[in-house]
Amino acid sequence: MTEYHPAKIEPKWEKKWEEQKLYQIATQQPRNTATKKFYDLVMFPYPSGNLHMGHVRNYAIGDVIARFKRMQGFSVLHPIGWDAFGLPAENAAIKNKSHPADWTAKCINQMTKQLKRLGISYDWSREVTTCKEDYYKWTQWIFLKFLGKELAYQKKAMVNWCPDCQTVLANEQVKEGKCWRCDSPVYEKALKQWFLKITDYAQRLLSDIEKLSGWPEPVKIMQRNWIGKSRGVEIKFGVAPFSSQVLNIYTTRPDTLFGVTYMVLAPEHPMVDKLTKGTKYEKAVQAFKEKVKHETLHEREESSGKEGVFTGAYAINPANNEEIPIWISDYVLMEYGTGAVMAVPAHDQRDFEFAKTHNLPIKVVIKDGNRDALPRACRGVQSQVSDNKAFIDEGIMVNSAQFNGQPSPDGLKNIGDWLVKKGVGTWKTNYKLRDWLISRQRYWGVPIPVIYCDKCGVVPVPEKDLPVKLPKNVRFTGKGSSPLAQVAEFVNTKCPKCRASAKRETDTMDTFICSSWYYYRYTDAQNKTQAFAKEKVDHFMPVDQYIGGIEHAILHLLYSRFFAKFLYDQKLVPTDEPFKNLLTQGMVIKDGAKMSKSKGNVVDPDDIIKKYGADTARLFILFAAPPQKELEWSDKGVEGCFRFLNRVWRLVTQIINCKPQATNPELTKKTHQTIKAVTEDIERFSFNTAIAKMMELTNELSRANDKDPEAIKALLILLSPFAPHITDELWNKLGNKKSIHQEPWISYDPALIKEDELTIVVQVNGRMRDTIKVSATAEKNAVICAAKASEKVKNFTSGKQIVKEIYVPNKLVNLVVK
RNA sequence: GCCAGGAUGGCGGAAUUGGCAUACGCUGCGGACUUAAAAUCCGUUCCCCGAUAGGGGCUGAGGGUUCGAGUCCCUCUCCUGGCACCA
Repeated sequence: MTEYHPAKIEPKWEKKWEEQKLYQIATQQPRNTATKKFYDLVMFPYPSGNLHMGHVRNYAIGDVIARFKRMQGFSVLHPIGWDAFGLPAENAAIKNKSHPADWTAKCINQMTKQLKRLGISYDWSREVTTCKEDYYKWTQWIFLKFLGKELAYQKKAMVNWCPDCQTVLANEQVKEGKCWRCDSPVYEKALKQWFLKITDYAQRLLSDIEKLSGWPEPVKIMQRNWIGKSRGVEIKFGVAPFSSQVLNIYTTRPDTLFGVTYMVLAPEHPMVDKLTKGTKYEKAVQAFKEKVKHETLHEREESSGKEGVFTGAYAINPANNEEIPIWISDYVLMEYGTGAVMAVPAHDQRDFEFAKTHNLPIKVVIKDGNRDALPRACRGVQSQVSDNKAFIDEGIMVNSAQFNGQPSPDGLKNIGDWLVKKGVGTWKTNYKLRDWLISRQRYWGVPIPVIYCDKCGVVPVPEKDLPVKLPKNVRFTGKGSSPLAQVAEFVNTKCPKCRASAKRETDTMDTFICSSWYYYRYTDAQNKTQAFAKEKVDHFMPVDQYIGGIEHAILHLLYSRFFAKFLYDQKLVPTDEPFKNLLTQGMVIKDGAKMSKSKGNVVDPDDIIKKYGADTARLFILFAAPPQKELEWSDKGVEGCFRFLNRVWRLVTQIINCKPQATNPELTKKTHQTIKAVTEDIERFSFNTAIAKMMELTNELSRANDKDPEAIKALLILLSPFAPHITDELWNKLGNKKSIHQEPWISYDPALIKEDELTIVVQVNGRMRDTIKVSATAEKNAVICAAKASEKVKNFTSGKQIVKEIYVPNKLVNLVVK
């Protein structure tokens, strides 16, 4: 009998699988004529250089599903690729004086080796790399489709600007308001940028969440909140000194209109200058504007104080013609609504704080219905606004003319309709979702395929000229404008329309664009003339199972849904939702904290594979916790899984030379029960309990004197999706010629699972007192009689009256006594 | 602050529909094998009373519904994640 040496057997099988192209979809043997497809997708990695445990978890989960579905006879698409553009490559290039392309290629090479060493059953012939020309050509092509439908456009937008590095920074590069590289404060700066009009799809992105029955509820809630739909009224306020001017505000609470005591504009609001020009307030207002402008993003977000200045102007409340002062403050955002709000300090917490700070009046118009059913005038009403809190709940309208006495939800509707009738209001729907800023002043990304011509303006690069190639000879200093702007050969070109000299766009695209459509490319990865052929996407889409980290719950998944809807509208793809089922895996942690270099609690997958083998690594990571939950790493737990595989090894190698023995009916029953349980557990992603049940079967088989070959065959097949190497080796040792991974999934015989004797729990007054064995066919009365006959039960029933008998078939009897 | 999720032995976790709480693994303890150790195997391990039989208690805290609650409802505490001036 040989010993279990994973290091010897695992690479051998990986090589064989690759040679036999076992996992390429074309080579999978269809088991029946009507083979159904199953698209099993894991979130492709950023090639950072090394696989970490989070990757291992993601890919181990994906692989169990792929192997299981394949054995069930599905034609499984299980691809992998690289989200290869992005900032880290550029930073590494600056640091190591290398080229991002070389650095990325090296990382991909290293991680490919690691993935292959894990024995994940990918179809490598469909590998997709987003930084390669044959991929980003089609990313540009899709961009042009957006441009053609006017869903890609340019506008000025605020970006993070580092005055020292003379460059734009991504949000994650701004650490506490300072540049991560030079530590100088980061400011907001308006730059002309490219956007995708995702807001056009806001309503569909919201409504279609209902279609996603296979998605976890928390992810759907996060997306709903992110889209942030609200219903309200846009109201016109007259401006006192300029009767011709109006200011539009947006409110979700028109019921509080009579409680407006002032108005606040965003400092950037275009009316601010008009209102203050030449007045004594101009100086203070300009100073405040200037201050806000120079406030870093961080400062503006963090400033809890309600700062602001009076503009000297007054607005007229259309409800009661009251004049109210107009202020400006940084708590009002230009980007949302109309950039102006009506302030109701009695019923809005922010307005309340602002009013307190600046001594502005507070007027109650909604009375707490719970405190006093009668909205008697408004005496005493002031008291419900305590020293530090506005009353923001629903209540009864007061101080609101003809609306007095109405419940505020009715008042909300009635005042809104009243304003519409008067011609000063419009019902409006607003979304928090903003258009997607996709320009990056970076090198390592997809060039935006656009040319600027003095005569023709913005000209899309014609499809036949794609891809717009990223030039290789670029200097990386990390300073100055976009690196591409410094490459004359790239920038200077001819206008495709008029052939005059023209300049290329030098910004590149946000990498989230690359990852918003990669799952389509997998369906036809080697297509040289199209992004993907219609019949291929039609066959494979949608993704049947998508697996990845919860950290992508909003951005990646929302962007992908947006792309899917757009491509669906262009009749390029068959469904308007890309991912049918979603599994969000939890983090891998150690000592209660996320693994990180700074904490020194990183476990390197390579070390685990070296010591115990890939099968043990995979098994532990699936056994230690359910996939959705956090997983606490435990070295001892890994050893436990290694011991289990050793037990399986000994169990199987022991019987190789033995003659088949008579089967033991108890073992057969246990085997078939295990087949049923493991199958059901895999289907509901309960991999940890599936493994526990295989351990039980193994323990029982080891203890049994007669080794049942059928049971051992079943155990190996059940275990093969989890531990593919050892099972293929043992399968081979048992004399099988074909790989175990080409076997069909094993089914159980319901007749063999049936217990002919059942254990029934007997309770007295709901407390367990005894268990009795009865025949599986026993009638209710017989079971209750047997229960009453139990000596232990009698101890609790004697001398008492049985008032109720509860019988749950096959499970329990409960005798209620008095 | 708002939204979501969670709390079960010394630890990771199980209990799928309200029906034997703690499966499986780890750790600890005891034993077998061995000159010895490792490996392996066997037993044991929620707490309390008890030699055993047996009994009592226990799923973050308190209350409720029910013949019966880890599971359903209400109140509270703590933890984790997401969002956060969105008018």
